[in-house]
Amino acid sequence: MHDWNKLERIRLEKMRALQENGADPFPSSVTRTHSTAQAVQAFENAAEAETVQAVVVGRIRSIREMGKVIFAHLEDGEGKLQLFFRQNDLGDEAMARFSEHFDLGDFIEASGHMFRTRTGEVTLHVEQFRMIAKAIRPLPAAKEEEVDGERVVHSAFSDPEARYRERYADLAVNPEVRQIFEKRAALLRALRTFFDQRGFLEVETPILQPIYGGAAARPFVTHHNQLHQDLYLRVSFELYLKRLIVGGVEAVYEIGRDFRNEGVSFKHNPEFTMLEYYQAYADYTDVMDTTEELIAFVARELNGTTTITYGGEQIELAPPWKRMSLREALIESAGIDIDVHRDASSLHAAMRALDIEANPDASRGKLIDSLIGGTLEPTLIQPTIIYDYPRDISPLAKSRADDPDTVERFEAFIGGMEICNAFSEINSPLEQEQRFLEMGRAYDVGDEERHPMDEDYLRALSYGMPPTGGFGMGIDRLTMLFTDQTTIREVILFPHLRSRERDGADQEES
RNA sequence: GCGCCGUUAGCUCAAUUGGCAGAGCAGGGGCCUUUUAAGCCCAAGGUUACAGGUUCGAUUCCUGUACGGCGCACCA
Repeated sequence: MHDWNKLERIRLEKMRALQENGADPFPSSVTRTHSTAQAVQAFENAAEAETVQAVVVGRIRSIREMGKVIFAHLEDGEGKLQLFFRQNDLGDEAMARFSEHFDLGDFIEASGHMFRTRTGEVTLHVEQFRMIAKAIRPLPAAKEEEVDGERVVHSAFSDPEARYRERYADLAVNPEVRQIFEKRAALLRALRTFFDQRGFLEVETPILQPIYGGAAARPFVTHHNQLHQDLYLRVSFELYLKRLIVGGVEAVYEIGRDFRNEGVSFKHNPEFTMLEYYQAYADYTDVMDTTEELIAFVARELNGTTTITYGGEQIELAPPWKRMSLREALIESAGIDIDVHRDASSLHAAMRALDIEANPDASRGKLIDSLIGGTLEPTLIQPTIIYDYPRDISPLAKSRADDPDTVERFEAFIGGMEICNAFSEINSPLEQEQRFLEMGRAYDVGDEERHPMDEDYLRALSYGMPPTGGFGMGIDRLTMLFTDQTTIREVILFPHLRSRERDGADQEES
């Protein structure tokens, strides 16, 4: 494995000493009559004279040796329980066995009876105990105390890199980390409940795709050996879900992983979880309504209220949300009327005149996009729907009948973050082919970010697709919102980090 | 990809203008029969991320590499 350090060698010695005494430090079967919480509950419920016996299992999180008695805390998935060892009751041999061979972090099985200490803590008076899993490596040291009912942690395991690389240790010593992922699970459950109750069909579509599409993003490429075929990890599910709409599935959703071969940041991970839904006979205004209901529903399921706090700001998620056209919003936030600037050079000049950074090579749509990100997005703390986007950055969204350069698309923002992207879907195969061609021209040949022409998708549309509204939402960012986290790494169990280079050839696997 | 900052004991952190690298916790040896960040005494613990350079002398100054954090760019 690796060279054990001094602390680990001492623990290995303790493990061997147990083995020499005939004990298995890693038995496969254990007894458990009560969780920690159940043991406390059973004692509280019992009559005064009644003895409550319990066998509990868990990890030793603290040890206080006081000569002929020892206090320790055992932690399981539900909480902590204090253990009390008394030499008079256990005998010299058992007492020595504990103090000499058991360390912080070890898993222990302890049986005894419940009682209340002088200071009032419900405690297990240990009669028998044994090792059920020895921890060779010490957990990151952290101590905690209660001050006015608040948990105060000292010397917490807090280095972000170490926490993400060793999430197991992070979870073992930082209980609030597990709460984030419990909330994430509850959020996913709430999303499914919402759509299931409305008759949506949950589906799974291919992750390995022969042609990627549905988003302007660089894909990961892989290869199928037997078929001699390059495949792409999906950047979106969009085109597959709309094929299902063609097939008569009128309401459909998928929750799954997307992969984008792009930068890593506090709000970007190369693989991230996405929710997309499509609904026949809905347009983007219907999707706006559903979006408001969805987020409010999730908030109530998670917290019992539609008010949340994010980054110190109180946010009210109950409908109706503020709705503004993108044009109005940019006039307000940037002081630029995009209708006045109908081409890239005019818009670029307007931005420069206001001292807003602008890439001279960018298209009009990309400039508008950067205006959104730079001037608008950070101001949208309360939920806001921004609608009617420029056509050239929306290759799958249907144009407005009254303005072909503007599409029926909206994005919702909460807490200064883009939460979702939605539109009335293009359902004319001719229009869609035209858009693919426009996108193809906008990028150099071979540019992986361009939308490749998906002939099979056009074939599907040519069978006829009803008017359809579609919606995509990043689940990681939604989790950030509901757990008040400012980095995506805190809501992904194993966020992507660069691999540690192993220095020196002597470390090679043997 | 670019910029700024960081990396010191198992964990959390110190170290004055360059002068023997320290503390708390954890760990080891003692004392202590109701403690809870238990307490008290003793001893130990380090290739200061890595590789070079400047210097009598480098944790400290310089260069490079690795990894991370933050910001920018890209994007969801």
